Amino acid sequence: MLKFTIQKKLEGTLARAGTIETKNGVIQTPAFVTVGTKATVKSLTAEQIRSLGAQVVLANTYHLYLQPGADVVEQAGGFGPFMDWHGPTMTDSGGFQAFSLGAAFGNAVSKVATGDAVENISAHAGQLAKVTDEGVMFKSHLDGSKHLFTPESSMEAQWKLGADMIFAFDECTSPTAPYEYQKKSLARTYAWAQRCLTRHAELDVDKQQSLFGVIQGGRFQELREEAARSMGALAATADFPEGFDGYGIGGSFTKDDIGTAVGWVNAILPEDKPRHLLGIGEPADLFAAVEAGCDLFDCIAPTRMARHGSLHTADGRINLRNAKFVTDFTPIEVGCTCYTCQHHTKAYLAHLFRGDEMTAATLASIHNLHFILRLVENIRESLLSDTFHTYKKDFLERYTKK
RNA sequence: GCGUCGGUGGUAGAGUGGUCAAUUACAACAGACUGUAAAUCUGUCGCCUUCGGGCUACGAAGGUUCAAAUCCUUCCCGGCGCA
Repeated sequence: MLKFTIQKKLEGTLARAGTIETKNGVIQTPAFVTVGTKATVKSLTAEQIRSLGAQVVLANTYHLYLQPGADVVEQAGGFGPFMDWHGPTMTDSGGFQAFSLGAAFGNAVSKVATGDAVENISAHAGQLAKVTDEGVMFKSHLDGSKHLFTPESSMEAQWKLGADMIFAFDECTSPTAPYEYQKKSLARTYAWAQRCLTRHAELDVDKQQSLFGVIQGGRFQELREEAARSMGALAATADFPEGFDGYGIGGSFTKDDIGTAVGWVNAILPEDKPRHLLGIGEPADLFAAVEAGCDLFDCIAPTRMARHGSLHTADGRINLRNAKFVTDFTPIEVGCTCYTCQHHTKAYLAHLFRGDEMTAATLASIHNLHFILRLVENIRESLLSDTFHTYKKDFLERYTKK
């Protein structure tokens, strides 16, 4: 159901540019996948998402399962039609919530660890997700009710949500998890991957959806490579008539080694399947990940940061809530072609943020998404024209210099 | 004019003899955010500091006390009631 074509490879690296054909349209890769967790890109209408040139929207199984329920979304014809998005779609499996509502809940831990903030943080009573071999027991963050997610139930829910591309149910581990735990978890995620393949094959007899397996292994080379080998080997066989159509690379990283860790994996994964780096979306990380062979990225950062007033510019991020912007009547970025920069000044945005006006979130999200979508498009163009290295160098020099 | 209640840090508003440079909220000033628990969270928020502390502060001025934002006196200002 999914056709991946490589158009061009960048010599000496794992990078490639290509296309992914889905029944809802073609994706030019590398591509940034816009996150619409609850079948909405926060603060934006579907029309605005289209205007931004977004190619794919990714929704979340855990969130839509809880509200409004997978059955409701199925009745709507899938989450795409439900939200009036008619292009390619993806759903995440709920595996990330094993982390965000589990080990990370109430802790100052994110999936990308910075510096040496990788000390052990033990499980605590308040967390809302508990992982066992059977699946993940969630306590709803909405009403406290309990829900067991298993590889099978995730496949069933994702089937109802109806995305073109879906992910196997995995355990997203914490960067604070020690080797022993990562190893144990990896074995579990592998077993779950097999269960996902089996259940998905039963559900999707007409091959409507493409299933991506998820590579874990934390920050450990040995585990990452083992995961890539074992998951890569889960191709179409008698046991698994379909095999995986692509791969997600998930879990935790250290800020400095995203490219490295991703490279370990992509050097091993089958070259002819698309690779999606889950939850990564800051400029430097995108360059590193493309160079290390990734084709797709999704990230909440552009929209969340936008809502919090943090805006991308070619010269780095700025915080629109800062006093200096109150009377700055220039656009966020001179020359930016996004709607916001074409029509509004920093002073106006600063005013909207200070007044807690909803429009601040919308206008800021438009700018940040435009910025990241264009960035990944430009990266793709630079691959096709063999100018990746200079583009990367020029962009990052300017973006990171203060 | 008499009576009465009240005047606290940018604002609102706690505190009513020591543990008060003064709860809290908002505002302000910065920071964080990477498969969305997030229009969220964190820090700072009188002045100075060698971070031990020092100094000035709760309408003003006096006073009581070892000790006052807290008690007393007078004054100034505001609300309300009666004239």
